[in-house]
Amino acid sequence: MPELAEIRIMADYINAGLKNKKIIAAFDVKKGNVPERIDGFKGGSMIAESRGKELFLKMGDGSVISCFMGMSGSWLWTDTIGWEERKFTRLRLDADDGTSLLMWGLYMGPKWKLGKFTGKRGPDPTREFDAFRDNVMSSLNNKAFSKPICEMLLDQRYFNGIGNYLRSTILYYLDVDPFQPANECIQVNPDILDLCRDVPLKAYSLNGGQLQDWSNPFGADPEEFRKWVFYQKGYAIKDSNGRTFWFHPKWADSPHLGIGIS
DNA sequence: CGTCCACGTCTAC
DNA sequence: TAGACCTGGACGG
Repeated sequence: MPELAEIRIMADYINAGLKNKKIIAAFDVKKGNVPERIDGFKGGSMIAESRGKELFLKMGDGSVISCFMGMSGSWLWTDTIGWEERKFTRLRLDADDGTSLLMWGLYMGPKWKLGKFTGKRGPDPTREFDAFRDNVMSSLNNKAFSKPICEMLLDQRYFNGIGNYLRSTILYYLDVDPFQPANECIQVNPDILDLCRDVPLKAYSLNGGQLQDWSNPFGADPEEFRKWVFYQKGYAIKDSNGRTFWFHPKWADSPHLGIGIS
């Protein structure tokens, strides 16, 4: 279930389960739920922290496990005994109270690594708004910003955490031509950057997007979210990366749009 | 059955 | 700008 809002919810879920626990061991779980102890992992106190679509497990000794959730990643606290009943586990952290935290994913799933990611992802628009805005505003002359705004919003170098449902929802509520060049759009409507903060926060307050049954481990009621989100509504088009983009039908006549409305 | 689709990134011609 | 990575649900014949 993973865009910015869902990653934050996962961090909350992990932290809630960590109360009064220490981690005592970590296992790399291969296909078939074969666990291999991770060398060099010392354990101790832990706290989860999200940044866009990144999720960090920070240990008391300063070390960190960096996680990406991919298309289907999620987390589960469970008893250590019987953990293997959960298929598609990729990481298992054992706590000192007989419970384990599992990172799992059905398909195109989660990845993790010991240490920091070295990627060039931008700041989190909800937690580091000023840095997020400065990063965008100082880069408007970059060639990347001549892409349509609907595609630019998925560029994680600048919009870390914005994913497919968030971009459609941001542009729907901003109510501008989603196919215009990103630099023009942002110059004329700088409040789009506020929406890049406020739309994910709204999704977060609605307990995130439970768009599939398996992506709703936290038992939230998806009705209000579905009403609010602009996803699988209006018209759809495949963007240049092959991702479905949903938009209000009024923009079907955009002069920036070629062909291919479906 | 089979084909298409999914909240995402990588890498390699 | 394709594929590659992965599983399963929806839907069509």
